[in-house]
Amino acid sequence: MLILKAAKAHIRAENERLILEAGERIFAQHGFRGATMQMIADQAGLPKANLHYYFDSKEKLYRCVVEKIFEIWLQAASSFENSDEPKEALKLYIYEKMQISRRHPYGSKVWANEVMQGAPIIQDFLETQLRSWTDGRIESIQAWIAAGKIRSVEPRWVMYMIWATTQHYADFGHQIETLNADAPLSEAQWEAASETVFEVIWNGLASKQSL
Amino acid sequence: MLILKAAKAHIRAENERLILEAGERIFAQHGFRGATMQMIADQAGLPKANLHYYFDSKEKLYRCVVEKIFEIWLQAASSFENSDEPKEALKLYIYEKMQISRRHPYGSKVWANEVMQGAPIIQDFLETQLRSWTDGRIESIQAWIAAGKIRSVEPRWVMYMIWATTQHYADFGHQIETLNADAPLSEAQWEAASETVFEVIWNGLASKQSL
DNA sequence: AACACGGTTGACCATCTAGTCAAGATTGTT
DNA sequence: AACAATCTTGACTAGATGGTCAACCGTGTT
Repeated sequence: MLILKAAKAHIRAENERLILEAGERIFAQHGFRGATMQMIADQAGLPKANLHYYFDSKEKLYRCVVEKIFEIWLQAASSFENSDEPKEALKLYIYEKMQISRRHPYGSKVWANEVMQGAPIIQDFLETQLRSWTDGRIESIQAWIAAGKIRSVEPRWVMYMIWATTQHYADFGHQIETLNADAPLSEAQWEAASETVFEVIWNGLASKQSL
Repeated sequence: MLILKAAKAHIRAENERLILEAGERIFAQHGFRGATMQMIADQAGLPKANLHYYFDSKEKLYRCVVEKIFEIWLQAASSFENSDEPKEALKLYIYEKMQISRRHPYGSKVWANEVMQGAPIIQDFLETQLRSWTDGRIESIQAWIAAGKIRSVEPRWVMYMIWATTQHYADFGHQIETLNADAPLSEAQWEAASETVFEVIWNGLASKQSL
């Protein structure tokens, strides 16, 4: 007796993973209301009732998906801290965020969707974690300005430029593909796009003495 | 007899306007599936059955909303043509697009939503009008590069940067407000953000001789 | 005043969907 | 083998939603 919660944990882990992954995809493609539990079940290869066994409700599943995405988002943030030199820090951060757009396009879309709808589910995240993370990053940028390493700009608008340009490659990936003769971006194109985003922003920010 | 289609045309015009405006707002806030005809009706101050009198179906109404938005989008495009000097052309275009994000945040969100879902309704627009407009703009940028007016960059990635950075202020407006102590951006902040977006991109693109 | 036509609307219907449930199948332990 | 905890699943329900319809209203013309 008093057994199995641990013994069968791998089943639970595996099924939750399947469902979260399917949810990410379906919520991204259809939005919260547009997604149905049946679609997610089919995507995951499980019967619908099974989803409700692991996640009480559609909303709880959705919240889990969004939280998982926020983790990845914050994880990329660490790039920012790994260097005092703005050129290095920005390059790392931009490349990391482009990588996320490439590897997790569905996650990025779910996030965009959620925010566009006024963040009904994860408003608390925005007000706590995102706000404090952003404030920290703004201080870093201020320090670079004070040290004369980059031009004097409002750090906030720069952060938004970085988020916007990098996430665009996930959120508007379909438009980008259409304008790329209906083909996904090649390895070389991803590299070139990342490079251009970084170069333009960096040159745009660099003070004359650092050129 | 054979009267009234003209006589009552203003009623039709006025109601269609009300419904389209309400639709833009509700589709932006909830996505296509998330929006209900009842919500749109309430927003427009009309009974639901009336919506179906003017627009056969939810999908047709949605298509009209999206088409109207695409018009505005293309309209901003003209800024691009109004100058041969890249600095002027880019400044006009970026300011115009920031203005659109400010004045038509709902429209921008509907567009973003539609594209994120794979453009199920307006794929033909992407493949015809958007593609040809983009190709034209890319040629302009190529010409600037050939003339040594800006650095050598892939024009495509630059277009995407401009779209991304400016539309971000509409699509992620809620996030931006949250990070702005829950206040909408002030007049001065909009001006500063537009200026920064332009300055960073322009400095990022300018060749050394034009600095 | 009578008419004709467009506009308005409440009631209704078929369908879809989140969530429930109870019976049965699995699995790890003893 | 016997067991208990966990997992699986088809069938079901209550409520929401897009769309229909037939009766009614308002307005401009004769």
